[in-house]
Amino acid sequence: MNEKKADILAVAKAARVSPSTVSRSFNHPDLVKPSTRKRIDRAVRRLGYIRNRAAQTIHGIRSGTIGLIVPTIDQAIFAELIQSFSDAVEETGFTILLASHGYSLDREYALTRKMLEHRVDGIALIGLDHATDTYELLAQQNTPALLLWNYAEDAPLPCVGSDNYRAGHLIGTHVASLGHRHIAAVFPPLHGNDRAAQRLQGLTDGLRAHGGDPEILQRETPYSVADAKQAVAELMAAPRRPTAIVCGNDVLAWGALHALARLDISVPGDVTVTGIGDFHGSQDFEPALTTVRIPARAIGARAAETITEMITGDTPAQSLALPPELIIRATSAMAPT
Amino acid sequence: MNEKKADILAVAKAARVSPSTVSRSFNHPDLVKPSTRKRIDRAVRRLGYIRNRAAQTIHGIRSGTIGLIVPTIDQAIFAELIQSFSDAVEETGFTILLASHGYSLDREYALTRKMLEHRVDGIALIGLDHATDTYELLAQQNTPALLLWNYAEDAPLPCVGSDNYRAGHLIGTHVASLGHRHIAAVFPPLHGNDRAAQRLQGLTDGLRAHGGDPEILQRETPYSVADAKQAVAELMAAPRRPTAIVCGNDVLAWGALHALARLDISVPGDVTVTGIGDFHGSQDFEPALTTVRIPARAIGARAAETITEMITGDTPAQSLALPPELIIRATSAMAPT
DNA sequence: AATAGTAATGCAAATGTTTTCATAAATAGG
DNA sequence: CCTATTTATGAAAACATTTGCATTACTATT
Repeated sequence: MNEKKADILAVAKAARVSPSTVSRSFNHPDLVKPSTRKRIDRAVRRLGYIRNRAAQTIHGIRSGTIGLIVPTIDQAIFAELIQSFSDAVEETGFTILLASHGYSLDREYALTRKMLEHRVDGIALIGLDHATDTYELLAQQNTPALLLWNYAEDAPLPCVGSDNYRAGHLIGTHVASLGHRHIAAVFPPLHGNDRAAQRLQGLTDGLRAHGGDPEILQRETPYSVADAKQAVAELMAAPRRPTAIVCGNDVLAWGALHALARLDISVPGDVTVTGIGDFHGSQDFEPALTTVRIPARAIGARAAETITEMITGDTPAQSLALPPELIIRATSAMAPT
Repeated sequence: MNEKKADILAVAKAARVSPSTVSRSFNHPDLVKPSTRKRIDRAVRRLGYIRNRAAQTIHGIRSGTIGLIVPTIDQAIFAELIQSFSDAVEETGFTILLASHGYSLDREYALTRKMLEHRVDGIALIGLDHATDTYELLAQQNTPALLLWNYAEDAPLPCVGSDNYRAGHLIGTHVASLGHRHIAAVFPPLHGNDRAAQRLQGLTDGLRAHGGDPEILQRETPYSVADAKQAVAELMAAPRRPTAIVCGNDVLAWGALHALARLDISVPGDVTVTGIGDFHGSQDFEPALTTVRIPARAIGARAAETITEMITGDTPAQSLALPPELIIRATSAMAPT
């Protein structure tokens, strides 16, 4: 155990060639004679040699890592996104350097710096809303950077994602078209979360577009089934109940549905419930959730493609909008008259 | 943009000091005069210099990364675990290199190699069941390695986690003690998943310990609400229905509950349902799920502590068992007579 | 058998840091 | 003011690779 880790020199010695040849045998195998290559391979195996990427990286060779910075990991939304991003990225041989900032833009900046210190070949952030410091940093270092999850034409960096305003709008018009005029909007905290803010804006615009001056009660609640359940329980205890509960994401909608189940309020008979996201499980909820699908897997996969292309320089960076889609299932119905 | 990235030499020149001093100003600030330090800082800022960890790493300095290899990311269980692990790890300044192998032990081996190429300072794997190649690799390179999630006394590497056998056993005795004798075990595929296998073993032992020779019907189903829902629907369509459905994890239990809701079968009146894991949301499900809590957050946090200690060499590696805990809620009741 | 051409290898410089050792500058003690 | 410390800085070697260039070893052609 105290015999130091084998380096390329040790391998060279063991294989009776020069270090250059060993290096070449890894990086340009066709340049070295099969027989010596074999000798080298044997030495490598015998010594348990493992290449040192750090040493390669300082030659301007790519580090083979891509930084991914997310608000949180353990939310269904991001977990799916990270998974698909990671799968696609791994396919091209890169590895992900992951960090989460808990919705703090300052921490995000610090993490970005840290990733750059690690000389990631590319970096992906969630959403369009970031500290100006972060944007400046990214602009100055010229590390390929990509914004994930959201899409906007005028984004300051290339982005791959859905238009959250549109997602909210989709739900808004759907709910309004069902005749609902007294609506509760149950949303996660808007601060530092441009996605939620845009969804809410889209929602209210969508609701209003239908005319009839709907009454919109806004309720902020942390991202969790428990909190949403609690919030909706309170909501329904109020004297004038809304006829529709529009949730900022599916998790909150699950909470709402559980609250209503507990109160024995029929969905969608008495009240309509909607989510946004279409996470795993929403389709199979009982009753199945009406929601807007944000194609997380597609976003992750396409984003991975995009950023690897940006890194290898094949293509100029190109934003990509993956449209949200209204999925009408069993939790929405005409407003009771 | 084509002015190459600033290196420590550029900073040195700009600050009119030697590279050594710049380096020191970063690593041992107390050794350099405040005034020159200030000059250096200004130069750093002006040039947008970012330290190159790769260059540090080849000096035997730690890379500041910890490899985390998981089966999948987008399952509630692991998402929670990754989150807490990541949080705790970041607190000590390390960054996570994340990869998932989709339950393939071969891919896990390849990923482990890749992590070692990146010269991670430590590496964490999920579960106790790994390719012998992987174990050998880890033993040979002497990178601190830790097994996460499971606990066993005789594990080949230090581990931090829960005893899954015990988790299954806990549920088994609970269900048996409620008088259930006709039980369906709905579990994820056991192949390459030692956790599930152990839980099942614990379950059957627990059920049998109560005597009365219970009838156990085993059903394998992929990890998803949809699949579990489907499986349970089929199960209940059979001539002889089980009186208890014991699920290998909470997600499957959610599927079971939705299936039963759809079929209008009362829980726990007609049938008892249990999970394992106690994920976010299980507590607030309606009805609230009886399950065994595997303390994912605690495991992640303690594991992070353990591995950082292994890296800094403060302490000899030490396994840690975080016991599972039976959480009786609203989905389990006496078997109908 | 000599030459030309190609394939295979080695040498040495380069990469961006850190660190040891040496030197220069500043401070304190007389 | 001179010496003895202490403090601050610099020079150069080291780290594990890769790569351009030079050299050597083949192979084929005449």
